[in-house]
Amino acid sequence: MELSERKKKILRAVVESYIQTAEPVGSKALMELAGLKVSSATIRNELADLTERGYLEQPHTSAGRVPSPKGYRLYVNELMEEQRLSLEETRQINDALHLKMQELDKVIDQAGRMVSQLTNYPAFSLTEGARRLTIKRFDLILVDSASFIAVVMTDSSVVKNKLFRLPAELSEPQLQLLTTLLNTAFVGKTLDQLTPELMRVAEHAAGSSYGLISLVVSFAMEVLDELESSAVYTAGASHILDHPEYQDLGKAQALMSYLSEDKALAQALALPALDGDDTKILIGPENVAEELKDTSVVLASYDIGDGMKGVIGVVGPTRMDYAKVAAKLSYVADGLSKLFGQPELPPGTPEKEE
Amino acid sequence: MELSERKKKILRAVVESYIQTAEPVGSKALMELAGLKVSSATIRNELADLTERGYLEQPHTSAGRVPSPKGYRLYVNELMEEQRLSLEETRQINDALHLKMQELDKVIDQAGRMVSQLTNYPAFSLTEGARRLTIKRFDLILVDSASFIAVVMTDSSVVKNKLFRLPAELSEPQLQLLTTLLNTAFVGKTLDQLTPELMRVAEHAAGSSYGLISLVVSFAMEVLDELESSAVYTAGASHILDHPEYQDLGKAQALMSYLSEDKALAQALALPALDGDDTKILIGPENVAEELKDTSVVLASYDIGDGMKGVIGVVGPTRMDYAKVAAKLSYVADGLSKLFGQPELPPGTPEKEE
DNA sequence: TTTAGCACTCAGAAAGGCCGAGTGCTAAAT
DNA sequence: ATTTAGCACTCGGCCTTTCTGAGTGCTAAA
Repeated sequence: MELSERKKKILRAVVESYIQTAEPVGSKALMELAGLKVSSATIRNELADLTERGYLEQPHTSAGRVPSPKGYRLYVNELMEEQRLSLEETRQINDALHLKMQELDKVIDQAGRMVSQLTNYPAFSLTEGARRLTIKRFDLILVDSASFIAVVMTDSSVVKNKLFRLPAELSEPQLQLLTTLLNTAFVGKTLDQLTPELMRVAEHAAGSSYGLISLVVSFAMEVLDELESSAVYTAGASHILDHPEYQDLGKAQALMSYLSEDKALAQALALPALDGDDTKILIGPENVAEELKDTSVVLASYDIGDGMKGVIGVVGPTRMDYAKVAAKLSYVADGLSKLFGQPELPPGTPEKEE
Repeated sequence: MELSERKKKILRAVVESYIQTAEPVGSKALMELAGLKVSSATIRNELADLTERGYLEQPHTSAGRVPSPKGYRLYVNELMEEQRLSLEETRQINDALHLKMQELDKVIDQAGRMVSQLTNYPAFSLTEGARRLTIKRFDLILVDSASFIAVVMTDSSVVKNKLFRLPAELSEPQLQLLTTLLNTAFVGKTLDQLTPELMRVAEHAAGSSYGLISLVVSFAMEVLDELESSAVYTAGASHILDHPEYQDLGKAQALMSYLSEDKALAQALALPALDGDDTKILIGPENVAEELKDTSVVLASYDIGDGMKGVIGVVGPTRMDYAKVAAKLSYVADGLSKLFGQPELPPGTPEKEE
């Protein structure tokens, strides 16, 4: 059954007050906050009802009410007013985003830091879908007689490089040959197509005595690995301690070290981000990861082009200012999408018609 | 005046016990710990003396003794036994170090993480001296009509790349020209020499109407910036909370956010690392940075070659297991030096004579 | 110089008491 | 059928008090 208008008003007031103060909210205080002209007794009745239905919780009998995850969920879905960023804020974000254009990795990292600073919550950012990138070019540069640097370029401005050290010496001509080999074999392919390709090559090489081919393969393999392991950047972990829910050192610890486990984080967060288009809010127990069960996560995804996507988000207590955070996050994500999308549609390019 | 042998024994016992337990040490406990066959009263006399001379402190009248920074200093200088790593540990480090050879940045970052994990303290790693690197080659790769990627290689396996977006379109031949320009002008130069060079070029360009040159300059400038800003990597901040001295949330907070200020950290730590060759230990107030006054830092520096150096270190409470930390750190630093130094002296290369 | 002995100190834990915000319920008022 | 006023009750947090014991410094004898 739908909640009455008044109940919603009260629930909303509870959530918003609790978000601000982190203190349970009592009936008296709510008289003002909810903007209702009824007595505290009436509100108490309503509160009792909301509690019974699971939207609110009581830390203990003689305390005020606190929103439950279900309460937050309703708030986020129906009650929350969309927050508009101030001009000042948008300007700040734009500046930061456009200031330094550089390697993909760094932009992503920077964006994460910025979000953390903006929201006062720890933030993270990651990319995924690199497997569908097309290889554009290989470059091998001799460093000295026994090592070289390999640079791989793909679409979407992604460049990776890696230092290789060899057991044997390698001459410049040999390196040239290697480069040609790599380029003819793999350019234009996506990383997805690369793996089976590699397998075939590797089989042939098994018989061959010439070590170069197996070298090529092992190199390509490593590059693959490198590209595929979507890096996760986290920033602002210290913000955890800003919030009273993490006074408990144990909790803070746990969350913090969870955040520094890149792999777990990537797994836990890549999944939910896939379906929802815009921002996505995961409240407490809605999170799949056990470690995040009493933590909320706000996510926004951005597009890098060529099927490659990224996710940026923040982690915080369930008592989180969802409206503000979501607004900021989505603005940054949009910014990133534009940043990467731009090259395909330079400013001034006419649309299909007209 | 030198301390008597017995006083040293006692001081050492105090330090080592306190390092382990984080509890003030009393005279009774010391009878055993110091391995002396005297009564607690005697030890009390000695303790009183050590306290008077500033090697020990008393949290309050009726508590045991705690080492002062001066006490730690003496311990580190004279009393500490060098710790040898277990085979297991060295193996672990070696494996991790050699497993994945890749971009300089990543190795450094990884090393930092490893150290943090190894020691249970937050760790950081950074490099400096990039200005003296020699430029080896420029590569420009067209991404689409309005943007390209610039790759700069220097000695010492350092590769940087950066995405550039242009207001105007750029054709492949133009890019070729640009590449040639860059290479002829700057290859073989160190970054130090580059700046004045750039200035000259920029002046000439001012008159010229052809935008390409100013483009070159601005590019080179940005690369310089990029290379010069020695990246700082920090890892394992969550370990701060492991130690009882950071029960105090405020302190933990402060240290944590200090650690995430890359710039401050770089400044504070690059200086002391310069002179000392091997590991360097900075105890509490010996640190220049105000924020580290009641924190200790253990540093080890490594060589990347070509005058480029790096520093790796950990931060923790003054009650730190200096012996163990120093041993681990110096082993890792050596490992890094070897890793980077290797190419200049391939295994089997005969020394100057013989 | 060392030791035994003793009075003294003081942080921290444990126990008790108070306060007041907030509740639930009942009975009257609308 | 709601709403309201009133009242007894609950209970976490805070403050104070007490108690305990580890550890001290000092003195006087060995």
